[in-house]
Amino acid sequence: MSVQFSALISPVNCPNHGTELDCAHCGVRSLSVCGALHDDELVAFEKMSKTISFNVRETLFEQDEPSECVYNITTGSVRLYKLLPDGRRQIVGFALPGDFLGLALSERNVFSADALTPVTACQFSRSTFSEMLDEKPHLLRRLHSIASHELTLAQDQMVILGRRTAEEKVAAFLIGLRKRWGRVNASNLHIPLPMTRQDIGDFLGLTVETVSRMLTRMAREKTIVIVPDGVRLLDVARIEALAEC
Amino acid sequence: MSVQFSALISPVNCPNHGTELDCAHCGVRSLSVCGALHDDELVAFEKMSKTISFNVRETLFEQDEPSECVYNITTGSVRLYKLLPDGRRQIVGFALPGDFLGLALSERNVFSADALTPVTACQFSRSTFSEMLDEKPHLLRRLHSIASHELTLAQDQMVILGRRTAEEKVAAFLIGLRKRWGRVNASNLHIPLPMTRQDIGDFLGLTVETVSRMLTRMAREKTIVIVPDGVRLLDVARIEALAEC
DNA sequence: TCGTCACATTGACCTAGATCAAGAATCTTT
DNA sequence: AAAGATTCTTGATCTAGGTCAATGTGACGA
Repeated sequence: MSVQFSALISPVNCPNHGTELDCAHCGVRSLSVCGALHDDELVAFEKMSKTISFNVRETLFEQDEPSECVYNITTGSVRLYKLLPDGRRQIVGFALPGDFLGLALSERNVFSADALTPVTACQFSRSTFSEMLDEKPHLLRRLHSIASHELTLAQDQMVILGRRTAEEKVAAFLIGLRKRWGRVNASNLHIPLPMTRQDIGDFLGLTVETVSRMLTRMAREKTIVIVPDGVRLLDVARIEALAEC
Repeated sequence: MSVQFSALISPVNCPNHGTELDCAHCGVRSLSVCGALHDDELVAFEKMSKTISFNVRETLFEQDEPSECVYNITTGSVRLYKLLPDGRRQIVGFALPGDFLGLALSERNVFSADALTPVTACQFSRSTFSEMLDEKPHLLRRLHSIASHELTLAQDQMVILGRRTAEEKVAAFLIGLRKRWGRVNASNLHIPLPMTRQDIGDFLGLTVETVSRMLTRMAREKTIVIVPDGVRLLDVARIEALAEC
């Protein structure tokens, strides 16, 4: 029963796990990292959750549907998006291991979520989770800190969408993704790209073609290296060159 | 001493104020609306806050500076923005009466804020406010609900920035602003536009010229009416025509 | 092993919105 | 009320990135 908590309790998720505050800062979103959960609470948590798996392209939940559950992703990656009636799509984020989904505890989902790779997650009933928060204020405090950090990330994304060029958008995306993978897996030589070029475009407000052209250009200029065993893995040798704010 | 709380406690801010949940949904951000604060807490709140005023263009706080205070806007409007080193600017939001600033309770400000009009606000020391949250979990609950709603709004803005045309952006902006003014002031015949065209452009990822052209076009097509006594007031007769999601 | 299919790349061309450049309108200061 | 400074509008032109079309490249099931 405790396997499902590997992502929740493993301090390897948080390189700066000295204090809870540091964790909030560096964006690690597992509730229990840095001592937010006590041992007895961990047991309670295990009792009210269950492990659930999703296949590639399977839907975790859909926009506007009543929100039944809260998820903590254990393995795999998830695409979070909003659709316009005419089919235009905006991806609002990608969830990686350790990330929380449904932290707003709202009545209905504000976006859809589906699996980019096989996914395992730790699933809680929203109402049970919500009740537990009432009893454990420090958990709520942690959740609020996570939500606030999410808000900051969303505002950063607004800058990228509104005021960055295509090349800057792709660079910022890669830099951000490398940073996040660094927390899941200390080796940051390669960045896995579980999403398609179309997904990247829909995240950055670009077309597939533009994303492809920018990646090709960066590879030609040796800023990145696309690893030979597939287009979904990048070597990030010199993307620091693009990292000035 | 209680005048400063007009925005905080007045239920007129919240047309759907039957329950706290409704308020979270409709976006009203005053902590005490819908019963989140008890009478004795209101008194405690008054003791730990003070009224503060800002002139037009005066700075409330700046990005990256240590965050000392939490604000609840009582009157006037505030511009929230991030600057890139080369001067490009992204406005991440406009705060209207009733809105909260600093709800993330983070160590440093993640954006700058300055007054578009004369502003009065209710100011709390961040540390005192934070301590009060530790003692009043239901207040924290409300704050989390407010932050979650902010996150939802930010994600909606991501759709607008990433996947909408210039005309749709301006229309969405006006519709959203009318909705928000409707809560502050029941009369929604006119929308005050305290911000410049440049500000609107920096919020929507457009240039001044494009914003101006779109407003002119909408006025020509009778979708909006720019009220004769100044360019900073709009009549919104038929903007519903643009409201399909 | 081949055929299929979804994904990715590349090139040619096009257009929404940016940029540049005057003016006109509106606020501010005295 | 006049002068000066912003802000706003409008037109002419340009370009970053979109669109369209063709080709390449794995991945996978029969």
